Amino acid sequence: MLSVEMYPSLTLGPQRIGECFYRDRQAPAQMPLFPPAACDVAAKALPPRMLVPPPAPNDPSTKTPKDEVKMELENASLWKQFTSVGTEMIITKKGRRMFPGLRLKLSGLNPSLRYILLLDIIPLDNSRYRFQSGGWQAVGGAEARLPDRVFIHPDSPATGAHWQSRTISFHHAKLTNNTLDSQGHIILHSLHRYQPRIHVIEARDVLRWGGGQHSFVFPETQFLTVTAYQNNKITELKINSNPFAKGFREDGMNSKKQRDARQKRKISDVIETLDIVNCDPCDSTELLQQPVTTGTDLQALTLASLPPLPNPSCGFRPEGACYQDTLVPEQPLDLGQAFMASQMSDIGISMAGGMQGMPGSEVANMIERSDTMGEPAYTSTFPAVQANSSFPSAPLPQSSFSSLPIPDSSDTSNPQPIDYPSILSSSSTTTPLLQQTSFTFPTPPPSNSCSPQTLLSSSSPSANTYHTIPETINPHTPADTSFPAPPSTCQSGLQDQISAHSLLAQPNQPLQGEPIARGNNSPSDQSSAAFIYPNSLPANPDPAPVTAQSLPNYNHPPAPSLPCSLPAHGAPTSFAFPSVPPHMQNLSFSNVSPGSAHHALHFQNMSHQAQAPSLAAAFPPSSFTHPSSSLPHPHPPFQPSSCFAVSSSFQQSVSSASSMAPTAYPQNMPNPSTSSYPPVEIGGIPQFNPTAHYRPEMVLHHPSLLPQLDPSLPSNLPSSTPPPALYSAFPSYPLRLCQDPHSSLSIPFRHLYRQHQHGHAHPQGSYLDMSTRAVF
DNA sequence: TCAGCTCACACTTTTGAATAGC
DNA sequence: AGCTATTCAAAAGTGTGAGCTG
Repeated sequence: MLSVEMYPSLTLGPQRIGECFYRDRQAPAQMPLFPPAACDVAAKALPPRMLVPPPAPNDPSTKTPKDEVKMELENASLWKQFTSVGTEMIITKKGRRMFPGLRLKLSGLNPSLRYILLLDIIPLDNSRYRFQSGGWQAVGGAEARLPDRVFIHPDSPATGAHWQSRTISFHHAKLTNNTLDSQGHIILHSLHRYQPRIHVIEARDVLRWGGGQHSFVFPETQFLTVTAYQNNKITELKINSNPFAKGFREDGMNSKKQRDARQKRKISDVIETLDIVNCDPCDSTELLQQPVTTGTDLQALTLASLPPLPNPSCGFRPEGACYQDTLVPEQPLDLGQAFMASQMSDIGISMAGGMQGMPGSEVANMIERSDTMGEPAYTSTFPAVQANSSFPSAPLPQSSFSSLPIPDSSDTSNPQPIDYPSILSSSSTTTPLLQQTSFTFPTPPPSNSCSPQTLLSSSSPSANTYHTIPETINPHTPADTSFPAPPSTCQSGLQDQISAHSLLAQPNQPLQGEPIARGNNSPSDQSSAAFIYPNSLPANPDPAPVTAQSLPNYNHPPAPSLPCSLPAHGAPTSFAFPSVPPHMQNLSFSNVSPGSAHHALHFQNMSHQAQAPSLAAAFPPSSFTHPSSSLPHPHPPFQPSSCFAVSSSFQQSVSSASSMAPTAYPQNMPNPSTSSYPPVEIGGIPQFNPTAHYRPEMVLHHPSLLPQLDPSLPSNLPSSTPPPALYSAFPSYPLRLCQDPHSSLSIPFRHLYRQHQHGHAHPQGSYLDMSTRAVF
């Protein structure tokens, strides 16, 4: 049985972006655990001027429901089961659905307004993985990022009432490894880690987007793409959970037994044909035995390895003695069933007790069903599930909301999710000041991922127990009493009841709608937590060491060698992300602590492929541990079932704030002023610069694309045209609207593509055509 | 040689058209 | 004629394993 130590992150309730901080008391520093803007690609996709202006302060009428948008992952428990093993997603040339799928519940929308739901999938890190020795290891750098595609929920746009009245499923989204895919599937690289994101965008009308947007990320939905399952446990889970794979279950017609039997029959038929004179076609048993003695060597060899064919005429069950005695030794207990059963016992679903004798598949189904029945089904007991998690056991990063009434971990009686907005609103309200905060997240050198590090150890003593990498734990690290350790019990329910919030209002303005509660320390801390995360950026796991260093609860030994300095808690901190839009390059977060020193993070060994603290950094990979050859610590803890959300309002605030703060550039990053980043052209098409990576944000903000959204919009950029930006880690692509000829929607689009702006320079030049044709 | 990928296969569920009944 | 329920076949979604590829 694992304890909180092994999966401490489970103990935290849903956290807002602003809460996702690593904090080290001894070395007061804080950095966002999960960059809010990381999931705000949609927000970035919208030109700032198309965004609804932030409501005026102190105007109750301006508080819109969007400020309270919440999203839950209905089948979070199922996802967590996969995550505990190390979720693998098959990708095929023709496209493969995700399983588990994304089943979501939305609330807090304005019933009368229309919204568009988007799904995109971003890399979690910059590594390629290989399944070795029962675990996933990073074996090299990631392949060049492919054009990002965004899947628009077929119901989009639909009213808030529509979205809130049903479970939202993205099961139609398909994943492919075909870089030339023309079906509109999401293109991913095999053997890479990814994180799905969901974006809720308010659509004022079909063609004109406006209003705010919210982005949600469920850490447990991260996965590793494969073309064939590597981990048998995943296969078992899939078979037991996916109805389409029912045939592969133990009792299915496509089970190994049945397949062997079929193969045997086929061989028997061949033998019968070849040796029909000596065989009684009605006695398959004889047929099976004869070949060994009378058939060819090949036949004998083949049949010798097969179980005797059950006699179809005698009603003899293959599962009976016939197979048991002859088949290759099988595990007495279906691993999948055992796993599921064990999970169930831990999950604590009310009906779990009655499921002891159920087949794994049924258990899985019940779990699936229970997912849709409400959070309480598993929330309070989910930690147990995580006991089997292969996630690193690193303690959860402490929330900067130290003063927040974090639910007692031991209190499992209340599975209800914490209403953070309420909590926060009840606390002191400090207008988030985002200035003077500077964090620089350059990209780690590719070499970082070249040192294999076992991500998932299948050699755990228990088949269902996955221990974390020992070196990630430092038992001697003193606990930070000011930041209570995560509750021993996962408020998974809480965590799954993710809340999207409008984190920030305009700088220097009171928060609109939902005031952000402040911890005693630094109210703005939380807000600062909601820093802009470079969209479309491959997550960079390498900040992990930094976070680890800053997180006492991680129990990580200090990394003195790490050439970085973390801003003291409450100290002014700025986050500079080379790949974020220029106007977001500098996130300035005013800290409550007056006079605190200004600190900037520097990763000297980072490459030019600047990457912001990634999702990987935000949540420790389930069974995937990013290797950090040069970095002593694994990923920061991951917040299972927590949803990180960011709203456009924050972006705006950040954007505004950034304008007030000096821009911080990575040391090894080119000066934006001299960067080859293409200048924004007003009313024109961006110049194609084959040597420069286009930043999607820039392209997206480019007016040349706006006519597609709203022809009436002026073609000139807003006065706040962002300055030139640094190269992004990967080439990114502008959003494009493509009409789906097959869609029954009245809306003339279904999929969004962040299209490669300079596809000619991209290996996948075919994407160039996507600008002129709808690709579905 | 081998890791990774592709494809055909058998099975299952889903979907939608056709039909029957009220 | 219109609606609902049922049936059926095709389509689509599964994992498997052999074969191919670089």
